[in-house]
Amino acid sequence: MAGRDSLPQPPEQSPGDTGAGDDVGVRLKAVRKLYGWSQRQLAGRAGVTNATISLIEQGRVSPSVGSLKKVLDGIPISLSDFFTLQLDGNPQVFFRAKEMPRVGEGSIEQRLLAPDNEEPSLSLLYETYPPGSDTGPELLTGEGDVGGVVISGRLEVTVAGESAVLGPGDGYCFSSCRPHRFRNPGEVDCVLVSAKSHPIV
DNA sequence: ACGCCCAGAATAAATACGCC
DNA sequence: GGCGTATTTATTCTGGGCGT
Repeated sequence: MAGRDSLPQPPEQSPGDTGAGDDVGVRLKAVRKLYGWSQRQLAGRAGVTNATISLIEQGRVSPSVGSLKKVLDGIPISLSDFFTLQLDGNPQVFFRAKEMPRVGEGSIEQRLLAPDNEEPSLSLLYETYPPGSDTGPELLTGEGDVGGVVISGRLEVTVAGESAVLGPGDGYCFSSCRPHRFRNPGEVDCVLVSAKSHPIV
């Protein structure tokens, strides 16, 4: 007689060793490690046994929705967040100067933070404008918003016909679709940190 | 303390059966 | 045929124990 799980299983798979089960197990293990808990610690928080956690993580069982919810009750994470969580390992958090590649061309030095982030929601640049350098005679346009804060030196920013010379501590923020241009009118390098809400590369 | 394994209990779904 | 109940079966889950 058929049990409650009458779906045909590939011969090489053991009972309960479904792809979905693997995924849940891998996710559960990743989330548990994220919080630095042992199987017993998580089991204690969730009100289940450590064996249950072990079986789920190994993909030996495909937990019911009720059981999974019970386990996740022991973790500060919702069911939806659990299934949408990115498991690409621990993304790099800190970056040394030498790990920030130079992007763009010309005399202006622009170094991109988190270059390995394939789909960034935010691009951060460490920029150095030598004296007299600028982004060119043609006004720039793009997508998203841009913003920045001058660290040292002076920076002339022109946006849609309006210009201002910014010094240390000053900043700018505008929609990149507005024609704009940057120039260093000073005698020393201008260093700033800028951000763009659209990928640079 | 950790993760894993095992045997048994509990649970849920499919099926069989009897009654109307 | 439709409905309710009993039985069967597969799966999940627990408690205890093992090796590291």
